[in-house]
Amino acid sequence: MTKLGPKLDTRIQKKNRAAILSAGLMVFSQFGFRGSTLDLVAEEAGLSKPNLLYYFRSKDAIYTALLAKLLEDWLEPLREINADGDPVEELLAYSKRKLDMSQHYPRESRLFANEIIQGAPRIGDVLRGELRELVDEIAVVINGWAAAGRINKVDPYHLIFSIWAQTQHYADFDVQVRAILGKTDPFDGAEHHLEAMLRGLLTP
Amino acid sequence: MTKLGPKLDTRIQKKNRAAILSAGLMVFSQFGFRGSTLDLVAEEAGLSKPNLLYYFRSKDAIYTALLAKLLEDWLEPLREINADGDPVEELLAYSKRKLDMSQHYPRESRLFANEIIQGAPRIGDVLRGELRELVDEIAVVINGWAAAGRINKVDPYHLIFSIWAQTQHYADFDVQVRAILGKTDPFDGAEHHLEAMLRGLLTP
DNA sequence: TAATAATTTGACCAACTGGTCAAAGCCACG
DNA sequence: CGTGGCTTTGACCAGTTGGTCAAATTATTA
Repeated sequence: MTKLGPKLDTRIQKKNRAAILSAGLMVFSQFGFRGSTLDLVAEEAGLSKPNLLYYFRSKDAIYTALLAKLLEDWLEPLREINADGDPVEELLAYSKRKLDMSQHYPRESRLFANEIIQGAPRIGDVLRGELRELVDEIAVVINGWAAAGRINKVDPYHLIFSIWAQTQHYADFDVQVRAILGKTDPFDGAEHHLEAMLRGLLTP
Repeated sequence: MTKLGPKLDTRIQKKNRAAILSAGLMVFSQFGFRGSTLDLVAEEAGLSKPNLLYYFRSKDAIYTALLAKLLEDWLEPLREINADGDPVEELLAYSKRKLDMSQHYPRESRLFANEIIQGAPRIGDVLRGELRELVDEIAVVINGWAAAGRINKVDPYHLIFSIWAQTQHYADFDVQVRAILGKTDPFDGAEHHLEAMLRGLLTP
């Protein structure tokens, strides 16, 4: 039998692991991996630094755990697009899902943005593999819709990019958006605008 | 007479200051302020660290100099929108300018993105001041166009956000875009897609 | 070319970095 | 309640960080 280390499912383990991941999300999403320090994460989590490292092997392990969890949530909405549904409604629903994620999980969005801006050193493979395959599949679906005359002809890749860009903008550039809008809630108008834009582009 | 320090306009000064700013742009745009080190900047610039600090007081001074220069270039395209021009063409031309900046100055775009994502600690005032005023002015112009029936009714703020989001996406998320497109040049299709989207939204 | 000013550097510093470790504290269960 | 394992911590470490400084080197110019 190999040494398994401490039990992994105790009450305290669960609580502290969750606290560390939450704190890590806060810190890493603001400063990126290199700009973050274990001391910051520890303080945010309310634990001592050695105690952090009792639950996670290293700074890298915390970051990697966060990224792994994030990538699942990130790819899922794409998979929910239904080739047999109404094209415009499917794409609108997808945009809505992404916009909701920006509204309710802005730190996750910024964590992802930081990782990409810095060259995606840890998730480049996923981007070039799983993500690319998924997008290729959706592109086929969208092209099919266009060929059937159900939506206008559009470049499916740039269509997807534009949805990503517009929805994530509200999370990643939150500070700028709020600086300009003042007290107005960004998400009030965002959904309506995005819908108008997509309908204008797609409706034959 | 106050001591003025060394002459500021010599050949060597010009060359080395330019090299430092160029290196700083490279490093800061990839890692953000906190994630960057003077050693990295120095190596990139081909100078020793103490020599860097002969030309700039501090790490902060390099970063601030870059941001100041950037903000000018950033606000200028907005000012070029002509209220007396053709509405759709003016907005398309603005989008084109922004897209060109993403194509030719991606590091500037990422430097800006990093600063915003991290909460805009140094340019928050500019965002809430100069930028907001500028956008407010453009919003009046766009509302005027809509009231005159020359374009569809749109929320001018979200329209501007969507242009920013889509154009900057190609610089900030460059790695992801290229991961998905493979060898295809992103900017080939981007302009056409953006134009189609804006025409669909704006054309009455 | 001599001397004055501009530039560059090696040695150094205190604070901070990610990470280790043995010892102490705490908790659940017999 | 006590004991064995889970949890926490203070002290510590080597490498890195932004930054300083006097001395050495190189350019400029009288």
